[in-house]
Amino acid sequence: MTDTAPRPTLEAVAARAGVSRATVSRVVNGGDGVRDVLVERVRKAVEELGYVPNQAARSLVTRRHDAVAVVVAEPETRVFADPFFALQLRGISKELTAHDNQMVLLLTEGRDDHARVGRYLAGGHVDGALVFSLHLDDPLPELIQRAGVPTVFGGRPGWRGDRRGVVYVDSDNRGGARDAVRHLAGLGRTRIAHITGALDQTSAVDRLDGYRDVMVDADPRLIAEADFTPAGGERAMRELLEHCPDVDAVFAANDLTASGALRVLRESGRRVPEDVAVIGFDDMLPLAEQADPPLTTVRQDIEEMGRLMARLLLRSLDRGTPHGDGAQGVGGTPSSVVLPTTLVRRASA
Amino acid sequence: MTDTAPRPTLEAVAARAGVSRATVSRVVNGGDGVRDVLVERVRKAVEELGYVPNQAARSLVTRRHDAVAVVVAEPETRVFADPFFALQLRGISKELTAHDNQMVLLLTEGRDDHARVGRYLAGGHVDGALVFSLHLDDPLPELIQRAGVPTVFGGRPGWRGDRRGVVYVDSDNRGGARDAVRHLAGLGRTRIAHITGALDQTSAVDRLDGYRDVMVDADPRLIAEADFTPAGGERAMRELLEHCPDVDAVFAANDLTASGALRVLRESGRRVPEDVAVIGFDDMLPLAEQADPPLTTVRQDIEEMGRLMARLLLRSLDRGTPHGDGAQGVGGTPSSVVLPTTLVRRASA
DNA sequence: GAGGCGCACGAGAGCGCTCTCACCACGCGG
DNA sequence: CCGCGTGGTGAGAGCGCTCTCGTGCGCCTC
Repeated sequence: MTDTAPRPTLEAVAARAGVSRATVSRVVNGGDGVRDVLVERVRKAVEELGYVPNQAARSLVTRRHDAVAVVVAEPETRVFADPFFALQLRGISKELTAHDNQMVLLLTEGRDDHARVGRYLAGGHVDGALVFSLHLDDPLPELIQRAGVPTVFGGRPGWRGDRRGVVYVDSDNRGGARDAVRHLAGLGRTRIAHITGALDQTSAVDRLDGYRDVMVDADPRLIAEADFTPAGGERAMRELLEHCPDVDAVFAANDLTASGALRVLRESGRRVPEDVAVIGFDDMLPLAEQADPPLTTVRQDIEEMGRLMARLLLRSLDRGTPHGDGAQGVGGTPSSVVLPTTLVRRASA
Repeated sequence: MTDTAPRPTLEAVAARAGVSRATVSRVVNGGDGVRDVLVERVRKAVEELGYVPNQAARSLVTRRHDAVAVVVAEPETRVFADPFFALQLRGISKELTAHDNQMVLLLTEGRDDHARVGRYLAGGHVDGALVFSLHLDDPLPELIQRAGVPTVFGGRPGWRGDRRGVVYVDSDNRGGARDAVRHLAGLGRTRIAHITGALDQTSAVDRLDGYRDVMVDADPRLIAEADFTPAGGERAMRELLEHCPDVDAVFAANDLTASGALRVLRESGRRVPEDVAVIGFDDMLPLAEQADPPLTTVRQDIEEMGRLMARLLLRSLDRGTPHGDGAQGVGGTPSSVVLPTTLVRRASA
């Protein structure tokens, strides 16, 4: 099993095909400007020798790696327990694969890891980085900026540093939240509560802001803080029921939280949606669909966000399009994108 | 933001420190056999110039990358929806990080992807590979073997090829299943059903075998095939209720499946565990704990499996231990490991 | 038929690093 | 006093690839 078989080099292929290294290189990289006869001969030699180019050598001269880092800055177990990341990763993976780029996953937990990530990015192993789930006090963006690696963020980074050139992909969290709350109001609900997400993330803050946009003079007791988890949702819901037993609607910061809230409402003997209408956020399947009752929620296309992040990054690396040097992009920094959300009506509101 | 700043090279550092490239290299790689004065001078120069070694150049000569590929051969959405992978990945990530190795994630969906993965591994981008979730007909192991990359599999590969040198980490699926079924029998249950996992994976087959070990002459109608998903569990449970309304216990191939079964049992008006006892597999938290009723299940330490996979791989690359050339390993191929399982009693059985 | 042009290919110079080996200056024993 | 080891350093040869240039040849043009 252990290799030992010394990989054939370009040189070897050249010798076998009776051409120069340069020609083999040309063939391997597309074969433009080489006569068909030679192309064929080289191909054959490559085949016979089982030649595979040595990436390290190639990168050394091209200064490209065809790899991007995906940095997930989630300190908790949540990282994957939350399907959110999974979906984004899938989107990213698909897009990168389609452009023959590899994905280097960097999971960080804790401060030392940040330094490690910074070093890695600065080390020039990858052509760019996709960064997720930033928290307000996160030192990562600065490290990355210093590393000088083209980067696209997932979610608007809530970060006070130099914003120039910062590119991100986000959902219209605030607009989606407004839609949700308006929908609840449209149902005639008046005591509309909000269970927030982790407020050190901009998505949670934005959704809260959207709630406030509609509920201008909301009873502050109608806002309960949670953290995007089912357990947090339960806790917050209990709190709400205690302080405001007359609550008749809940807009939860995400579906996970909503599912926790549903459980508590059920326990308390309240009917959903008759007594309390509930709306989530994400439209996380199958969670939302199979909730009891099925959850009305604000959908965001998470996989598409991932795909878009990758696409923006690749474009800024000048490889998004077959040959992106035509007119528009010219490898210029693309700008951030905010994706729309849609309200999905099910039984819970 | 866009780089442009040409990275300083070893040469530059050497010039600034007034030493040779070789000396700088020595310092950068540990600094053995260099006088402290020079070490200090070089360190200073590195600092001032912000020098970071070029990995491509280094790999070119050392033939090491300090990176391993993690191949997830799951064609379906399950890849991450199932916390199983998430946990393994965490374990892997931790272990790799601890040894300064990077993780290159390769998600495959479909046949073409296999070729891609094969090419990638053969390309010598990584020092080794960790491969998951193989299905019986999967061409991947063979491709990998041919690529000559040291590999550790997650779960026993069910594969008819050359088994020599195949290293894997697995749980004692069969033993765990036996424990579960024996437990049910110990409760006095006699009509014990089994809902299988996806039978193209060895873990599902092994659990079925464990079930059969105990239920030697089981009514074949007590075995319903599913696929490790909640939806599959529901389907299988409905089937079981139809064919064997007298079923009084169910051993499901994993917790996800069990949760589906629980739902159907509840719908059918049966009480768990009074009418039907249920046992799952995995002890996936919080799913198992928060199920209604909390799920009795067979625990396997998934994160540890991941960690172990990484450790075995690193050891076979001769970097597991500070200097693994002591007595035992000597970089020799380590052997496979099968981890024990434990039955966790909760309310459902 | 001579000159020019362009196309296909080869020669060779690096990319930034590691590593072997030769070298030099000591200090020591014979 | 000479030779020999020894530990610290530098010179230089690659690692396997890409890419620029230069060269030779066929073809077109006049």
